Amino acid sequence: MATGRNHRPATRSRGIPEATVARLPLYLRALTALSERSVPTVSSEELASAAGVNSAKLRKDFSYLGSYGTRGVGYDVEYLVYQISRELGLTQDWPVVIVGIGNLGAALANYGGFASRGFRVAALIDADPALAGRQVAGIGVRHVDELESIIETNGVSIGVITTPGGAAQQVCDRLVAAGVTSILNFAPTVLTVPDGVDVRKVDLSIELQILAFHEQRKAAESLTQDVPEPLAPGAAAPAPGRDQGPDGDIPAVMPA
Amino acid sequence: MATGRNHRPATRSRGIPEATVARLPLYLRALTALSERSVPTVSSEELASAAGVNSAKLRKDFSYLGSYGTRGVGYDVEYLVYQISRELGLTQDWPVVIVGIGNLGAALANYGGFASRGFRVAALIDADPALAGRQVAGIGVRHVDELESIIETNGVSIGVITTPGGAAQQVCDRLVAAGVTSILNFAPTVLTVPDGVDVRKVDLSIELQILAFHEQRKAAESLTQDVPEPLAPGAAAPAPGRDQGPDGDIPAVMPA
DNA sequence: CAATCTTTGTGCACGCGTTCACAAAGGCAT
DNA sequence: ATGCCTTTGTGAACGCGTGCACAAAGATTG
Repeated sequence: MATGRNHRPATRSRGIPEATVARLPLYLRALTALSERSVPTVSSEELASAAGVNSAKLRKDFSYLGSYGTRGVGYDVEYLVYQISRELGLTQDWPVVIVGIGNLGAALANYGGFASRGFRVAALIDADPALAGRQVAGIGVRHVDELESIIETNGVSIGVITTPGGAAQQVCDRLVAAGVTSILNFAPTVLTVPDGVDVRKVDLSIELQILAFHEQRKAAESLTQDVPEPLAPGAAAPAPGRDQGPDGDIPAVMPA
Repeated sequence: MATGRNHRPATRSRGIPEATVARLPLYLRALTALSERSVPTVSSEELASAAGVNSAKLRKDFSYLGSYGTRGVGYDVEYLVYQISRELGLTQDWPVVIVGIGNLGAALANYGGFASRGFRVAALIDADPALAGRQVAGIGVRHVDELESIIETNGVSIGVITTPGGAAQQVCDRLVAAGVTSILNFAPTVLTVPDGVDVRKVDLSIELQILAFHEQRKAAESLTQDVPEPLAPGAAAPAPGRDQGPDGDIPAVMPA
């Protein structure tokens, strides 16, 4: 600290760390819940607990936005809701398109959380002509041929891809060429995009595999901890002592 | 992820970094594609490119698994597929339950990527009695009353929550109490779980908000293109006339 | 066998993110 | 005012992840 610095309105323009940005929606959700209960102020401790993070982290996160708290009191809920909303760009309307109206695309179209924060589904797009014209979640499905004109007409800058993996890159290219600069990708594909385009991917399969890894680790751990004898007598152990251990360096299937 | 606490002080023997674990499924997918094209070996450069990562990072990731490459040649595709699969625990069967058969839950049940890697949907569970008995994706929906018995009977350790936010914590508690130790949460809620239980969350709304933040920043940037990056050290740059800009220091709604 | 070429595996440095711990700042009571 | 209490805001330390750059290791060729 050591003074020396006058009250600066946190000239951070570029300063907000990515990790902080990723947590702002979390804070916003907790704050919105407080707001609906008409809670006027909240301490960093309380809010952090509601958001499931460390209170020091929360305070540091907020410090990147500016000094919006009052020492000895806490943060004004309404004010903070507004500031975070503004910071995230939620005070404006964001038209989005969903490309690929299969099970997942349809589910997203029906998802209420979409519209709740300024995101408006401008169009549903699919390559199947049989779908064109049908209504999903009260929105008409348009054929992919119209993709470019839809994006231009509605000023869409955010696209959601829920196509099969094989079509994702092609759709992505068309979206980008038409002016989309942010893409949320649900297809199991690594998208290649030019500089200046943001891609976030949501991959159910990957999430499950990560869970499986930890699950396996936990299972192996409980075996080597609870049971002093690594080899469980009897029981269903097809290959006891093989690569069950954490150090399975035995190349079981080394190819030629 | 929202894992409680890092209860692994040293993690000596099998200390694969979390960031590496999160990338293994990505490598596995790229390798599987190569395998299907009968490509025998692949260099770190090629594979990294296919997975969308840096080649040095990929090599370091693989080094945590062991020395599975051959210098001057590359990595044996089939061998690596096996090693990563084993490391991720995909060589065994993982029964999962999906709780909350709304639009999203049904979409997940239909999602092919689920079954493709050892994940088997053991049951679909919903609180709505009208759904019980109906078939979704060829799987019968069971009532939530049966949750505990289903988990125990099938040895389920991974649960997927696709309920509305309000029910998520309650469902989570029941899953954990019944023996589930890994949870994939699609509900817009912060789940509280005891130590030893892993939670990963997938939140569409949060992803969109993060994109919106960057989108807004890009938009503001293109407007004030004359000012590059660094802020003036001594003299504050003349406040740009942006009224809506992201740097709005104007406290528009400062409460009393 | 030796020389050369290719590609892995990794030591090292750097930057980001997290956490601790505490002084500064505001409220409140006396 | 003054002193006490509460809570913010942040300096500093630490640990993790990333990427560079290069030596080691194996293949390949003559």
